Amino acid sequence: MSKPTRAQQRVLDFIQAEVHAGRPIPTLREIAAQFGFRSHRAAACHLEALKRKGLIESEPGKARSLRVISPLAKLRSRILDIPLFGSIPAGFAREREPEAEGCVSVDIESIGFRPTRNTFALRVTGDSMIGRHILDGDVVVLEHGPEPRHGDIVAALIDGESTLKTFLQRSGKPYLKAENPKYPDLMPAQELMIQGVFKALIRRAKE
Amino acid sequence: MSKPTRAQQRVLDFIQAEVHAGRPIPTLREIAAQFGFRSHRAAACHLEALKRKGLIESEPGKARSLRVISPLAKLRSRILDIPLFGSIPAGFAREREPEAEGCVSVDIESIGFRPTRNTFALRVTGDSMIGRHILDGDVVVLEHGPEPRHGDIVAALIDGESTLKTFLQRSGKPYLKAENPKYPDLMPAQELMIQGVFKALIRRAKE
DNA sequence: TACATTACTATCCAAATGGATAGTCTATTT
DNA sequence: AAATAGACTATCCATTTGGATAGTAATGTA
Repeated sequence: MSKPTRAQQRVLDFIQAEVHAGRPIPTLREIAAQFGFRSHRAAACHLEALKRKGLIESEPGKARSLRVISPLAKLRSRILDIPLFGSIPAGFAREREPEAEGCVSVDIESIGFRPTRNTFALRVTGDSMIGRHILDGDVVVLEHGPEPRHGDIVAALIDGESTLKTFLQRSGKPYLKAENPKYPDLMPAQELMIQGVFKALIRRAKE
Repeated sequence: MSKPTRAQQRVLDFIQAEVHAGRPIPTLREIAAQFGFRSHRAAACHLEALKRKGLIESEPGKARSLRVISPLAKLRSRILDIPLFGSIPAGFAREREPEAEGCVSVDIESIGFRPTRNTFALRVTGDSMIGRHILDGDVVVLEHGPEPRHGDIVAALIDGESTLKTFLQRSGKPYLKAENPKYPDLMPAQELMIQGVFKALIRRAKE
């Protein structure tokens, strides 16, 4: 697996840029046009070289069947899009996608579980969970549905706002606890809407 | 944007499965073959319906130019593959990719910065940074190269192991500090190899 | 200098491909 | 009973596309 020449690298970069931009994989003629080649053969030569060097592969005869072989792509597991909400409405409707404010995309491996349709993300505001090492600005990934167990971190709807709390059971009764001495300690989880159980977290460094 | 019929949904699922499997987008005839249609027109009809319903789009006349429009895909920003190391060798060679143990894939938005070739990830072992809310098992994303500033979290190579420390400057001299009373407090950062500055973190819930 | 590699131009061809026309069959709705 | 929409067959055609052949020019490099 040797290195591509400069010209070959430019072709490779172009292909990757097109894929990243969501466009279909370029054809020989599209590549030729991009670089001003008057013959698509020139592009074909570069692709042949890239194939010899193990950087791309394609299925012979098939249109737009190029595939860029990145060393990391082999290791990469499936990527998932998780909707990110500012706060979740009470009903947690099935038709949640249109309301999403953003999107968190992570691979399964990093996030450690297989998201379902009931997986969503929230941006944490406030430091009520600092005792469990969740900070203001963190994005938490939650799963709606499963019954929380003692000690799980959950998102609950309190006064129309989603807030994170620790879910506890004391002699059979469920309670919610904030992990910060500044906040009221326990509150009954009876009428409260449990929206999801903590599954994963993404934090970015403060700039 | 109405809903697809059952047959249309099956076609849509097939297309997504193919893309997901890393294969090129299927052609009309490939779709027809998959479902046993004797005419590729049948597949074309389904695709037309899916287009009307706003679920896919394509560039007319172009081979394999289908694109599945997911509501979340619109919100999704560019995804990046960051190599994940167990521990980093001292030299931090340019040719780091073959040595990667895994791969963290996240979108730019979630991670909050634009990774470069010098971006990499490490799995944290130990609780030396618990005071900065970084736990055992967390994956940290770091950037190699930039001069750390006072208070930055950095990965440093100590005794052949990468460990996280807080970077401090006391009267001009750089020091490293563990954020856990169990660990020795300060050590001079003179001969130590600073491998990267903390940029982001991914944590998965303990099962 | 001779030779190999890279980087192209110019054409040609057959297969792959999207798209169009015309029609059948079958549920479901009106 | 009539109308409508979905699902499909059978063909035809113009482009698009990958691949092949043949050749030119520049740049190393042994």
